[in-house]
This record gives sequence, C-alpha cells and structure tokens, in this order.
Amino acid sequence: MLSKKTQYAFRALSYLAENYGKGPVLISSISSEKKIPLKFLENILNELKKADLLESKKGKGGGYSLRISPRKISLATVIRVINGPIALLPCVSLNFYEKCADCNEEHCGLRKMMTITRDATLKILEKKTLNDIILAAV
Amino acid sequence: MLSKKTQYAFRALSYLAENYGKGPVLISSISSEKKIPLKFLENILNELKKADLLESKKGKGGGYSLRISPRKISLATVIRVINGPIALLPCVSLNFYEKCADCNEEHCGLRKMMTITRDATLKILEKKTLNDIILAAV
DNA sequence: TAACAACCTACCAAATTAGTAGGGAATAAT
DNA sequence: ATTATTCCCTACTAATTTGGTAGGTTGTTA
Repeated sequence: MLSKKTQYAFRALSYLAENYGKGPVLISSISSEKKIPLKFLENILNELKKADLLESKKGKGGGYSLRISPRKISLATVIRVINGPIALLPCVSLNFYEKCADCNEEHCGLRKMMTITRDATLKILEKKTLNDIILAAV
Repeated sequence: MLSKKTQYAFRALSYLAENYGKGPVLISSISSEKKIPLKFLENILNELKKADLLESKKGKGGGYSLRISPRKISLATVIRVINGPIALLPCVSLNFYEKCADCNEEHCGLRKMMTITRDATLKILEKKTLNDIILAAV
C-alpha cells in the first residue's frame, strides 16, 4: 500500500498539473484546496523538488510549479520518490535492489514470480502520468 | 513491499508444497531447513492454518501440511492472509476496502489509475500458485 | 526594510514490524 | 497413567516507520 504521504503527494501534484503553465502555486493554496496538513505538505513538496519534479520560487508571487510537463511525470517516478520501491521484494527491485539473505537468486522460484509481477505493475505505472490522472478525473 | 513475515510464509509454504502428500512436517524442520526463527514461524503457520491453508496434527508424528494442493493456493491468497491488501490504495482494494477521506471515488483520477494497476497485478498473483514457485526454482 | 513564502532542523506520538518468553493443551507411545 | 512430543495461546518487547508539529532561517519582492 502507498503511504498517506504518497497519496498527499499525488493530490498535490494533480493540483499542480492542473495549474501547469499558470505560474507558481502557494503551498497554502494546495494545502487548503486539497486538505493536506500544511507543514507536512511543505516536506513533501520539498522532497519532490529535490527529486527535480518541482521548481520553487520564494517571496511574493512565489510558490511551487511542475518543472516538466505533467505528461512526462509517470506514476512510477512519484511513487519511487515518496514511497520507495515498487517491487514486492527488495531482491526484485530495479531502483532499490537489495540482496536477500539465504537465497540463491538464480534458483529462487518466488523471485521469478515477483519479477513477473513487478513487470506487469511497472508496465502500467511507468506509462501512466500525472496527465492521465487529471484526464481520468471527469 | 512484502513484509519479512510474508517472505517467511512463502518460504515455509514452498517447503510444505514440496512435501505435499508426504505427511506432516515439523515446525522445527521448516525452521532449520528454511532458516526462519522458530517461534516467529509458529505464529505464521498458525495464521495460515486459521486461514484454512494448512492443517496440523499434535504429538509424535505430528506437524503441518497443506490442506489443499499447491496448485490451488495462489500467491494472492497468501499475501492477503499474511501481508494484507494487494492494491496500492485502500479505496481500490477488493478484500480490504476502505473509503478514503475527501475523495469522490467516481471522479478520482488516481483511483482509476490504481484500479488498472491492481488489475494488472492481480492477473498474475491470482494465477500463479505455490506450485509455480517450486516449478520455477530449477 | 517590511512582507512574504519557501527552507531547514529538530522533535514527537502512534502504529507497525519483527521478533521473544513461557507456559498450556492435545496426541501418541510406553 | 505417565511421559514425551508437538502444536497452541497470551503476552511482552525493541526497533523502525509513519504521520505529523514547532519554530526559526533564508531568500525575494515591493
């Protein structure tokens, strides 16, 4: 399951996606509009910025905005930044790989099943973007 | 990610799947063979029993065994019993559904994306079984 | 120089995870 | 009947993660 933080991130990003190209949006606007605790949201947006998904501007007229088009930000990217690995086992993760103890990976049946699962999941999450979220929200 | 407990469960179940039809297997055998902390494993097997996946026998000659064929126990079933929901959001889960706050489900774009993801994931996890794990472990 | 707004560090409570401890209850063999 | 065997049950614990909060700092604009 995605953490609440990740859900907040998606909600905030959807809002920023809707406002893409219209200049910076205040944290406080996102917070009140999407009902996300303000200080918590600060952290989240900052993390997204450090991952180069957002850009920010301080002072009056400042705020946050998407660094690139919502069509180019996949759900997988967002999940990896805020939530972590997408695969069900560390030894199957592409971006957060960790060897598992007492397991010969070449001959691990579970690992093979989880690899297939990961590929099926990623096929969707890598393709769908923030833009798809707002398009689907009819 | 699956919890360590769930990984233990899969390892124990694979072992029981290999010994399907050969009578009960001791917790202690599984523990030493698969390197799973014995007391922790007790809990896990007991949970699997309560979910009707295993049957047990006490006293000498006792132990645990699969209640049904390893071909009939899907990975999804095991994950749901030990790990919980498979979907990425509670509002998308088939077996652990929970409504999310401040979200009109009919018009939630994220929800739609996560539903598609869930279906892709389940397509694999519902089909693959314990038997597939041991077959893939060549 | 004041106001605005993001940034940073640090802390906190609650929940979850990954176990451990110790005895109880059912079964089988003697 | 008793003993050994083996699963069963309740309770506890330490470490980690989650979901925040508090309060001040830095950069920007008017």
